Amino acid sequence: MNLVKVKSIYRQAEKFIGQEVTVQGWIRTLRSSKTVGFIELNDGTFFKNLQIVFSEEMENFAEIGKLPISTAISVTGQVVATPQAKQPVEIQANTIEVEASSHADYPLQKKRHTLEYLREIAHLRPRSNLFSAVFRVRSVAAYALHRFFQERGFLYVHAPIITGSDAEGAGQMFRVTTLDLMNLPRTETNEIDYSQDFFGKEVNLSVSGQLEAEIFALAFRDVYTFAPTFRAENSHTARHAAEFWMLEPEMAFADLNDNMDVAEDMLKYVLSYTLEELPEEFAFFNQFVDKGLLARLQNVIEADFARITYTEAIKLLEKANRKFEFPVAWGMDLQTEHERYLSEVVFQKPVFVTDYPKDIKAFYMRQNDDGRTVAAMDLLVPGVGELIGGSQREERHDLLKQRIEEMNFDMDDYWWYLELRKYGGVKHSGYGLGFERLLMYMTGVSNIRDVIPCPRTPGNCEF
RNA sequence: UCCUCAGUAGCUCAACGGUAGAGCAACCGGCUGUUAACCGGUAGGUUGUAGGUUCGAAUCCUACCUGAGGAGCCA
Repeated sequence: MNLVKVKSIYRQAEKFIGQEVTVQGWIRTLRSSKTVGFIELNDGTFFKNLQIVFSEEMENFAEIGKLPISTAISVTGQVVATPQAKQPVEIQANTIEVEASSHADYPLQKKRHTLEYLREIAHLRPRSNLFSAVFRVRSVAAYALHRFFQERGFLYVHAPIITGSDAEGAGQMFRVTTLDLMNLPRTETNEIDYSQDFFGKEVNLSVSGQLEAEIFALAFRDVYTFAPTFRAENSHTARHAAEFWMLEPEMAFADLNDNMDVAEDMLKYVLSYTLEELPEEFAFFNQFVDKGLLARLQNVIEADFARITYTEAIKLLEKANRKFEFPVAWGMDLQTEHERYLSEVVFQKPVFVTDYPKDIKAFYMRQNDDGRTVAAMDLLVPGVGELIGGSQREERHDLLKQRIEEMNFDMDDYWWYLELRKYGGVKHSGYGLGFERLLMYMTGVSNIRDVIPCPRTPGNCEF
């Protein structure tokens, strides 16, 4: 038996023409008439289906013609070139065997479904064209990110998922506990007694691996994390999920410009690599999801990203010929409408905005000499908004300590973070990339729930 | 958490105060090369839930549930 994957047949068609092969897969659709029938078979290895032709000469012809969608079959037959047809090759079946039956009420019909409906059948949606393409991109893009950093000598760090510090201050966290919620131990002042909890203290799921990545950057120079991240925000938007993946590079001896250079190179690398690996998938996105996708991605690969300071951005917004719902003033945080205007109208390509007012940014960002801004950078992209957020970190012990005090954080939580500054704490920088937001940007899919296999959002943890 | 919109057949939708319909899917039959195949037929409903207004409610009102879009928070 010459068992072959559908991807091989498409990629090396000439080699297989005339050969007898066996393929195994699931029926995506089936059309049958009195004497001849057609099956589009998908074996999971490739975005496209392989057409199987079966004729009345086959003893189980009638039975095969009635098989419901998603029946698993094994087909043996000749590979034949079909220059006049849509597809380059097809298989003239000699035998077709049923490997696993399906049923007529299979919920994925051979027609267009809404994304909302497909979310309700997340266990079956990977079998649809769109999700087949999305999750292949997800896999290849993740590999491309690893490749980019590994080729440049970055160390892959596994930062902890359970964390004892609320250090990042990046929103609501998920509590992790083994305490009996029906019978919580109390202290004398009637507070919950976390000393009796598993770790002897309050712990949560991590909202960022950054602080731990800094530990490793100051030992290995260039490092990155790539791991799940958890936010318990009650967000109902197309861009937020409770569980998502974040990639966080951290580089010693690097300033904010080095940081942006890496971010820009990284994005261009991921796009080029993934486009090259998955041309069929991107052709599909370009045709059915977003007609301008390929042109836009190509533009990102070729163009230099814009770089402006926050102060310049405010000036651009102030003289913009349009009314914003939120009035523009120096010191405010940029609203979604402002970010969109900058990336979609002014630059029409990714733009780094740098040097934000320190009061609207995190405590660990390095203070600039002007005393009122920090060396932060956000990368804004059309359609998605903030794709990357990063900064040069405050490496000066006294300034960092002062900032922690100003924010009224508990100094005890930061003893090791401060100590990193004491022993050779050189300048260093890093950023966080929301992996799903990258996928949205790459595929044109506009809802984060549709680029995650089993999305977790408020009130939703099925599958 | 706030604002807006939507829940009608398995799916996508129509009916907008007066007898709930269509396309697709399913089922039965036909068709010698199809490409979301095509042609004919059959079956399929407590209109999201609970109240209310009305002679009469899918349609109007109230509450709740679910989903979507936008905002905030952020990646």
